[in-house]
Amino acid sequence: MSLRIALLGLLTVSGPSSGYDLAKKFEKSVAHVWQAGHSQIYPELAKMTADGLLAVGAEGARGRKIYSVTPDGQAELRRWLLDHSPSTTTRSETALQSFLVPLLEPDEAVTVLRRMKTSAQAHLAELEELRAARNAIADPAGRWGMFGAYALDLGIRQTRGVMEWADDSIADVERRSGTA
Amino acid sequence: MSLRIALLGLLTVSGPSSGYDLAKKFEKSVAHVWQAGHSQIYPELAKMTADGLLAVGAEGARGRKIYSVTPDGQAELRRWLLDHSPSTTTRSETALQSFLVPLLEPDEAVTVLRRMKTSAQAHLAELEELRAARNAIADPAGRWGMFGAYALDLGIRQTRGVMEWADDSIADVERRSGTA
DNA sequence: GGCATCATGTAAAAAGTTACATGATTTA
DNA sequence: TAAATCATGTAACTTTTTACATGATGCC
Repeated sequence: MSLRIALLGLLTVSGPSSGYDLAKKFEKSVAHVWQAGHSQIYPELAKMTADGLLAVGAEGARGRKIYSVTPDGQAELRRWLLDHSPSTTTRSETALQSFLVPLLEPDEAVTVLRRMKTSAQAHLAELEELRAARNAIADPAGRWGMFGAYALDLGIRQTRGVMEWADDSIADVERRSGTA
Repeated sequence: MSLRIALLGLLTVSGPSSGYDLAKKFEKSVAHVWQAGHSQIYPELAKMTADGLLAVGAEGARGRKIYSVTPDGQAELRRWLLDHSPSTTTRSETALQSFLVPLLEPDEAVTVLRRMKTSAQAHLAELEELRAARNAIADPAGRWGMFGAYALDLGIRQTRGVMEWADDSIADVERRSGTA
Protein backbone atom coordinates (compact mmCIF):
# COMPACT_ATOMS: atom_id res chain seq x y z
CA MET A 1 0.00 0.00 0.00
CA SER A 2 2.61 2.53 1.10
CA LEU A 3 4.52 2.35 -2.17
CA ARG A 4 1.33 3.18 -4.07
CA ILE A 5 0.65 6.10 -1.81
CA ALA A 6 4.16 7.46 -2.15
CA LEU A 7 3.88 7.24 -5.93
CA LEU A 8 0.48 8.92 -5.96
CA GLY A 9 1.87 11.76 -3.85
CA LEU A 10 4.95 12.21 -5.97
CA LEU A 11 2.93 12.14 -9.17
CA THR A 12 0.43 14.64 -7.76
CA VAL A 13 3.14 17.17 -7.05
CA SER A 14 5.34 16.53 -10.09
CA GLY A 15 2.54 16.37 -12.64
CA PRO A 16 2.60 13.73 -15.39
CA SER A 17 5.87 11.81 -15.29
CA SER A 18 7.50 8.62 -16.52
CA GLY A 19 8.52 5.71 -14.32
CA TYR A 20 12.10 6.71 -14.81
CA ASP A 21 11.42 10.25 -13.58
CA LEU A 22 9.53 8.93 -10.58
CA ALA A 23 12.33 6.57 -9.66
CA LYS A 24 14.75 9.52 -9.75
CA LYS A 25 12.51 11.73 -7.67
CA PHE A 26 11.96 8.90 -5.24
CA GLU A 27 15.67 8.74 -4.53
CA LYS A 28 15.95 12.46 -3.99
CA SER A 29 12.93 13.07 -1.83
CA VAL A 30 10.73 10.28 -0.43
CA ALA A 31 13.77 8.05 0.01
CA HIS A 32 14.36 9.17 3.59
CA VAL A 33 10.94 7.92 4.65
CA TRP A 34 10.34 5.09 2.16
CA GLN A 35 12.67 3.29 -0.26
CA ALA A 36 11.99 1.66 -3.60
CA GLY A 37 14.05 0.92 -6.67
CA HIS A 38 12.92 0.95 -10.30
CA SER A 39 12.37 -2.81 -10.26
CA GLN A 40 9.64 -2.29 -7.72
CA ILE A 41 8.32 0.96 -9.18
CA TYR A 42 7.71 -0.17 -12.79
CA PRO A 43 5.50 -3.14 -11.96
CA GLU A 44 3.65 -1.11 -9.32
CA LEU A 45 2.83 1.63 -11.83
CA ALA A 46 1.46 -1.02 -14.18
CA LYS A 47 -0.72 -2.48 -11.42
CA MET A 48 -1.95 0.96 -10.40
CA THR A 49 -2.92 1.65 -14.01
CA ALA A 50 -4.78 -1.66 -14.16
CA ASP A 51 -6.57 -0.65 -10.95
CA GLY A 52 -7.61 2.67 -12.46
CA LEU A 53 -5.53 4.89 -10.15
CA LEU A 54 -3.26 6.09 -12.94
CA ALA A 55 -3.66 6.77 -16.64
CA VAL A 56 -0.98 6.48 -19.32
CA GLY A 57 -0.82 9.45 -21.67
CA ALA A 58 0.98 9.53 -25.01
CA GLU A 59 4.16 7.47 -25.09
CA GLY A 60 7.03 9.95 -25.36
CA ALA A 61 10.45 9.63 -26.94
CA ARG A 62 12.38 6.38 -26.34
CA GLY A 63 9.21 4.62 -25.35
CA ARG A 64 8.69 6.72 -22.22
CA LYS A 65 5.30 6.13 -20.66
CA ILE A 66 3.79 9.22 -19.11
CA TYR A 67 1.61 8.47 -16.11
CA SER A 68 -0.86 10.79 -14.45
CA VAL A 69 -3.19 10.46 -11.47
CA THR A 70 -6.85 9.75 -12.17
CA PRO A 71 -9.70 11.00 -9.94
CA ASP A 72 -9.79 7.51 -8.39
CA GLY A 73 -6.11 7.87 -7.64
CA GLN A 74 -6.66 11.25 -5.99
CA ALA A 75 -9.43 9.77 -3.88
CA GLU A 76 -7.26 6.83 -2.83
CA LEU A 77 -4.48 9.13 -1.67
CA ARG A 78 -6.84 11.42 0.22
CA ARG A 79 -8.53 8.46 1.88
CA TRP A 80 -5.24 7.00 3.03
CA LEU A 81 -4.10 10.29 4.51
CA LEU A 82 -7.38 11.04 6.24
CA ASP A 83 -8.58 7.61 7.34
CA HIS A 84 -5.59 5.37 7.75
CA SER A 85 -3.78 5.58 11.06
CA PRO A 86 -0.28 4.51 10.38
CA SER A 87 1.35 1.80 12.44
CA THR A 88 3.84 3.12 14.97
CA THR A 89 6.05 0.08 14.56
CA THR A 90 9.64 0.70 13.64
CA ARG A 91 12.01 -1.81 12.15
CA SER A 92 15.48 -0.46 12.50
CA GLU A 93 18.84 -2.18 12.42
CA THR A 94 20.30 0.65 14.46
CA ALA A 95 17.68 0.19 17.16
CA LEU A 96 18.32 -3.56 17.13
CA GLN A 97 22.03 -2.98 17.64
CA SER A 98 21.30 -0.59 20.47
CA PHE A 99 19.08 -3.28 21.99
CA LEU A 100 21.80 -5.90 21.90
CA VAL A 101 24.81 -3.76 22.70
CA PRO A 102 24.89 -4.71 26.42
CA LEU A 103 25.91 -8.22 25.32
CA LEU A 104 29.35 -6.84 24.45
CA GLU A 105 32.18 -5.90 26.76
CA PRO A 106 32.02 -2.22 27.79
CA ASP A 107 34.88 -1.09 25.55
CA GLU A 108 33.35 -2.90 22.57
CA ALA A 109 29.96 -1.41 23.34
CA VAL A 110 31.49 2.05 23.35
CA THR A 111 33.07 1.41 19.96
CA VAL A 112 29.73 0.34 18.51
CA LEU A 113 27.90 3.31 20.00
CA ARG A 114 30.52 5.68 18.65
CA ARG A 115 30.07 4.21 15.18
CA MET A 116 26.33 4.76 15.46
CA LYS A 117 26.89 8.37 16.36
CA THR A 118 29.22 8.87 13.42
CA SER A 119 26.76 7.39 10.98
CA ALA A 120 23.95 9.48 12.45
CA GLN A 121 26.13 12.52 11.90
CA ALA A 122 26.67 11.57 8.28
CA HIS A 123 22.95 10.99 7.84
CA LEU A 124 22.22 14.38 9.39
CA ALA A 125 24.56 16.04 6.91
CA GLU A 126 22.67 14.41 4.02
CA LEU A 127 19.31 15.53 5.35
CA GLU A 128 20.54 19.07 5.88
CA GLU A 129 21.87 19.15 2.35
CA LEU A 130 18.50 17.94 1.09
CA ARG A 131 16.84 20.73 3.02
CA ALA A 132 19.20 23.34 1.61
CA ALA A 133 18.52 22.08 -1.92
CA ARG A 134 14.78 22.17 -1.25
CA ASN A 135 14.89 25.69 0.14
CA ALA A 136 16.75 26.90 -2.95
CA ILE A 137 13.95 25.71 -5.25
CA ALA A 138 10.60 25.47 -3.50
CA ASP A 139 8.40 28.41 -2.68
CA PRO A 140 7.05 27.62 0.79
CA ALA A 141 3.94 29.73 0.14
CA GLY A 142 3.10 27.95 -3.13
CA ARG A 143 0.36 25.37 -3.66
CA TRP A 144 2.46 22.41 -2.45
CA GLY A 145 5.44 24.36 -1.19
CA MET A 146 5.65 22.40 2.04
CA PHE A 147 5.49 18.98 0.34
CA GLY A 148 8.11 16.84 2.05
CA ALA A 149 9.18 19.64 4.37
CA TYR A 150 7.60 18.41 7.59
CA ALA A 151 9.03 14.93 7.07
CA LEU A 152 12.48 16.38 6.50
CA ASP A 153 12.17 18.38 9.69
CA LEU A 154 11.11 15.26 11.56
CA GLY A 155 14.03 13.29 10.11
CA ILE A 156 16.51 15.95 11.14
CA ARG A 157 15.17 16.11 14.67
CA GLN A 158 15.15 12.33 15.02
CA THR A 159 18.70 12.07 13.77
CA ARG A 160 19.89 14.75 16.20
CA GLY A 161 18.08 12.75 18.86
CA VAL A 162 20.08 9.65 17.96
CA MET A 163 23.30 11.59 18.33
CA GLU A 164 22.36 12.87 21.78
CA TRP A 165 21.23 9.41 22.84
CA ALA A 166 24.52 7.93 21.65
CA ASP A 167 26.49 10.44 23.71
CA ASP A 168 24.46 9.76 26.81
CA SER A 169 24.67 6.00 26.33
CA ILE A 170 28.43 6.09 25.85
CA ALA A 171 28.71 8.08 29.07
CA ASP A 172 26.48 5.55 30.83
CA VAL A 173 28.50 2.56 29.68
CA GLU A 174 31.71 4.25 30.80
CA ARG A 175 30.29 5.21 34.17
CA ARG A 176 29.08 1.67 34.81
CA SER A 177 32.37 0.07 33.87
CA GLY A 178 34.40 2.64 35.77
CA THR A 179 36.37 3.44 32.62
CA ALA A 180 35.37 7.10 32.80
CA MET B 1 19.64 -11.49 8.86
CA SER B 2 18.20 -9.22 11.52
CA LEU B 3 15.66 -11.78 12.69
CA ARG B 4 18.46 -14.28 13.25
CA ILE B 5 20.42 -11.76 15.23
CA ALA B 6 17.45 -10.80 17.37
CA LEU B 7 16.83 -14.48 18.15
CA LEU B 8 20.48 -15.10 18.96
CA GLY B 9 20.45 -12.14 21.35
CA LEU B 10 17.24 -13.20 23.06
CA LEU B 11 18.43 -16.77 23.40
CA THR B 12 21.77 -15.65 24.81
CA VAL B 13 20.11 -13.70 27.59
CA SER B 14 17.22 -16.07 28.28
CA GLY B 15 19.22 -19.25 28.22
CA PRO B 16 17.84 -22.36 26.49
CA SER B 17 14.25 -21.74 25.41
CA SER B 18 11.56 -23.09 23.12
CA GLY B 19 10.25 -21.35 20.02
CA TYR B 20 7.09 -20.59 21.90
CA ASP B 21 9.01 -18.90 24.73
CA LEU B 22 11.04 -16.91 22.26
CA ALA B 23 7.95 -15.73 20.42
CA LYS B 24 6.52 -14.52 23.73
CA LYS B 25 9.68 -12.75 24.75
CA PHE B 26 9.92 -11.22 21.31
CA GLU B 27 6.56 -9.56 21.79
CA LYS B 28 7.47 -8.18 25.19
CA SER B 29 10.94 -6.88 24.50
CA VAL B 30 12.48 -6.77 21.02
CA ALA B 31 9.11 -5.96 19.48
CA HIS B 32 9.64 -2.21 19.67
CA VAL B 33 12.72 -2.43 17.45
CA TRP B 34 11.91 -5.52 15.37
CA GLN B 35 8.71 -7.53 14.87
CA ALA B 36 8.17 -11.17 14.09
CA GLY B 37 5.35 -13.62 14.71
CA HIS B 38 5.64 -17.32 15.47
CA SER B 39 5.06 -18.21 11.82
CA GLN B 40 8.32 -16.47 10.99
CA ILE B 41 10.18 -17.56 14.13
CA TYR B 42 9.64 -21.34 13.93
CA PRO B 43 11.04 -21.81 10.43
CA GLU B 44 13.92 -19.43 11.19
CA LEU B 45 14.93 -21.46 14.26
CA ALA B 46 14.94 -24.58 12.10
CA LYS B 47 17.16 -22.92 9.51
CA MET B 48 19.50 -21.60 12.17
CA THR B 49 19.83 -25.09 13.59
CA ALA B 50 20.59 -26.44 10.12
CA ASP B 51 23.25 -23.72 9.79
CA GLY B 52 24.84 -24.74 13.08
CA LEU B 53 24.04 -21.54 14.98
CA LEU B 54 21.66 -23.27 17.37
CA ALA B 55 21.41 -26.73 18.92
CA VAL B 56 18.25 -28.54 19.98
CA GLY B 57 18.45 -30.08 23.44
CA ALA B 58 16.06 -32.68 24.79
CA GLU B 59 12.49 -32.29 23.63
CA GLY B 60 10.49 -31.23 26.66
CA ALA B 61 6.86 -31.81 27.61
CA ARG B 62 4.25 -31.37 24.86
CA GLY B 63 6.90 -31.70 22.20
CA ARG B 64 8.69 -28.47 23.17
CA LYS B 65 12.00 -28.12 21.43
CA ILE B 66 14.63 -26.44 23.57
CA TYR B 67 17.11 -24.40 21.56
CA SER B 68 20.43 -23.06 22.72
CA VAL B 69 23.15 -20.98 21.09
CA THR B 70 26.23 -22.80 19.79
CA PRO B 71 29.73 -21.26 19.73
CA ASP B 72 29.15 -20.55 16.02
CA GLY B 73 25.98 -18.73 16.97
CA GLN B 74 27.81 -16.66 19.57
CA ALA B 75 30.44 -15.75 16.99
CA GLU B 76 27.79 -14.78 14.45
CA LEU B 77 26.11 -12.43 16.90
CA ARG B 78 29.37 -10.85 17.99
CA ARG B 79 30.47 -10.37 14.40
CA TRP B 80 27.22 -8.67 13.45
CA LEU B 81 27.42 -6.29 16.38
CA LEU B 82 31.07 -5.43 15.91
CA ASP B 83 31.49 -5.44 12.13
CA HIS B 84 28.14 -4.67 10.58
CA SER B 85 27.23 -1.02 10.28
CA PRO B 86 23.49 -0.89 10.23
CA SER B 87 21.66 0.94 7.50
CA THR B 88 20.29 4.30 8.60
CA THR B 89 17.27 3.90 6.33
CA THR B 90 13.89 4.16 7.94
CA ARG B 91 10.62 2.87 6.56
CA SER B 92 7.83 4.48 8.47
CA GLU B 93 4.18 5.00 7.59
CA THR B 94 4.06 7.90 10.00
CA ALA B 95 6.97 9.58 8.26
CA LEU B 96 5.31 8.97 4.89
CA GLN B 97 2.13 10.61 6.10
CA SER B 98 4.10 13.54 7.41
CA PHE B 99 5.76 13.77 4.01
CA LEU B 100 2.46 13.93 2.15
CA VAL B 101 0.42 15.97 4.59
CA PRO B 102 0.90 19.27 2.73
CA LEU B 103 -1.27 17.83 -0.05
CA LEU B 104 -4.29 18.27 2.22
CA GLU B 105 -6.16 21.43 3.10
CA PRO B 106 -4.75 23.11 6.24
CA ASP B 107 -7.58 22.04 8.52
CA GLU B 108 -7.33 18.45 7.30
CA ALA B 109 -3.57 18.52 7.75
CA VAL B 110 -4.02 19.66 11.33
CA THR B 111 -6.42 16.80 11.98
CA VAL B 112 -3.93 14.27 10.65
CA LEU B 113 -1.06 15.77 12.64
CA ARG B 114 -3.12 15.72 15.80
CA ARG B 115 -3.90 12.05 15.27
CA MET B 116 -0.19 11.36 14.89
CA LYS B 117 0.50 13.12 18.15
CA THR B 118 -2.17 11.12 19.93
CA SER B 119 -0.83 7.83 18.67
CA ALA B 120 2.70 8.84 19.62
CA GLN B 121 1.41 9.58 23.09
CA ALA B 122 -0.17 6.13 23.33
CA HIS B 123 3.04 4.56 22.08
CA LEU B 124 5.02 6.52 24.66
CA ALA B 125 2.78 5.17 27.41
CA GLU B 126 3.44 1.59 26.26
CA LEU B 127 7.18 2.14 26.21
CA GLU B 128 7.16 3.70 29.65
CA GLU B 129 5.17 0.80 31.00
CA LEU B 130 7.69 -1.58 29.47
CA ARG B 131 10.46 0.34 31.18
CA ALA B 132 8.69 0.21 34.53
CA ALA B 133 8.20 -3.56 34.15
CA ARG B 134 11.87 -3.95 33.25
CA ASN B 135 13.07 -1.88 36.20
CA ALA B 136 11.01 -4.00 38.56
CA ILE B 137 12.79 -7.19 37.49
CA ALA B 138 16.22 -6.56 36.03
CA ASP B 139 19.29 -5.81 38.08
CA PRO B 140 21.09 -3.09 36.10
CA ALA B 141 24.43 -4.13 37.56
CA GLY B 142 24.04 -7.80 36.58
CA ARG B 143 25.75 -9.57 33.71
CA TRP B 144 23.23 -8.47 31.08
CA GLY B 145 21.25 -6.08 33.20
CA MET B 146 21.19 -3.39 30.55
CA PHE B 147 20.01 -5.74 27.78
CA GLY B 148 17.33 -3.83 25.89
CA ALA B 149 17.59 -0.77 28.12
CA TYR B 150 19.45 1.55 25.74
CA ALA B 151 17.01 0.74 22.95
CA LEU B 152 14.06 1.47 25.20
CA ASP B 153 15.60 4.79 26.15
CA LEU B 154 16.13 5.60 22.48
CA GLY B 155 12.54 4.67 21.66
CA ILE B 156 11.17 6.86 24.42
CA ARG B 157 13.26 9.83 23.31
CA GLN B 158 12.29 9.37 19.67
CA THR B 159 8.62 9.15 20.55
CA ARG B 160 8.79 12.30 22.65
CA GLY B 161 10.52 13.87 19.65
CA VAL B 162 7.58 12.96 17.42
CA MET B 163 5.19 14.62 19.85
CA GLU B 164 7.19 17.85 19.91
CA TRP B 165 7.50 17.79 16.14
CA ALA B 166 3.75 17.31 15.78
CA ASP B 167 3.06 20.31 18.01
CA ASP B 168 5.46 22.50 16.08
CA SER B 169 4.10 21.33 12.73
CA ILE B 170 0.51 21.97 13.77
CA ALA B 171 1.51 25.48 14.83
CA ASP B 172 3.27 25.98 11.50
CA VAL B 173 0.29 24.86 9.43
CA GLU B 174 -1.99 27.15 11.42
CA ARG B 175 0.36 30.10 11.10
CA ARG B 176 0.62 29.65 7.33
CA SER B 177 -3.11 29.37 6.82
CA GLY B 178 -3.84 32.26 9.16
CA THR B 179 -6.15 30.02 11.17
CA ALA B 180 -4.18 30.63 14.35
C1' DG C 1 32.60 3.65 -32.95
C1' DG C 2 32.49 3.50 -27.99
C1' DC C 3 30.85 5.11 -23.59
C1' DA C 4 27.53 7.28 -20.62
C1' DT C 5 23.00 7.66 -19.50
C1' DC C 6 18.21 7.23 -20.72
C1' DA C 7 14.43 3.98 -20.28
C1' DT C 8 11.98 -0.17 -19.37
C1' DG C 9 11.35 -4.28 -17.94
C1' DT C 10 11.71 -9.57 -15.90
C1' DA C 11 13.34 -13.26 -12.71
C1' DA C 12 14.70 -15.28 -8.62
C1' DA C 13 15.19 -15.15 -3.97
C1' DA C 14 14.54 -13.39 0.67
C1' DA C 15 11.68 -11.41 4.11
C1' DG C 16 7.34 -10.54 6.14
C1' DT C 17 2.12 -11.05 6.88
C1' DT C 18 -2.18 -13.46 7.41
C1' DA C 19 -4.71 -17.35 7.64
C1' DC C 20 -5.28 -22.22 8.26
C1' DA C 21 -4.51 -26.52 10.86
C1' DT C 22 -3.73 -29.63 14.65
C1' DG C 23 -3.01 -31.81 18.99
C1' DA C 24 -1.70 -31.68 24.15
C1' DT C 25 -2.51 -30.06 28.80
C1' DT C 26 -4.40 -27.37 32.41
C1' DT C 27 -8.14 -25.25 34.93
C1' DA C 28 -12.82 -24.11 36.04
C1' DT D 1 -16.27 -31.72 29.79
C1' DA D 2 -15.64 -27.34 27.84
C1' DA D 3 -12.70 -23.49 27.42
C1' DA D 4 -8.20 -21.47 27.70
C1' DT D 5 -3.67 -21.66 26.67
C1' DC D 6 0.34 -24.30 25.44
C1' DA D 7 2.98 -25.64 21.43
C1' DT D 8 4.24 -26.33 16.73
C1' DG D 9 3.87 -26.03 12.31
C1' DT D 10 2.37 -25.13 6.95
C1' DA D 11 0.34 -22.46 3.01
C1' DA D 12 -0.66 -18.60 0.39
C1' DC D 13 0.26 -14.17 -0.46
C1' DT D 14 2.53 -9.64 -0.51
C1' DT D 15 6.57 -6.91 -0.27
C1' DT D 16 11.34 -6.03 -0.86
C1' DT D 17 16.03 -6.93 -2.68
C1' DT D 18 19.40 -8.24 -6.05
C1' DA D 19 20.58 -9.53 -10.30
C1' DC D 20 19.91 -10.15 -15.16
C1' DA D 21 18.56 -8.35 -19.74
C1' DT D 22 17.82 -5.22 -23.55
C1' DG D 23 17.57 -1.45 -26.67
C1' DA D 24 17.62 3.77 -27.76
C1' DT D 25 19.91 8.21 -27.86
C1' DG D 26 23.45 11.69 -27.25
C1' DC D 27 28.20 12.99 -26.88
C1' DC D 28 33.17 12.71 -27.67
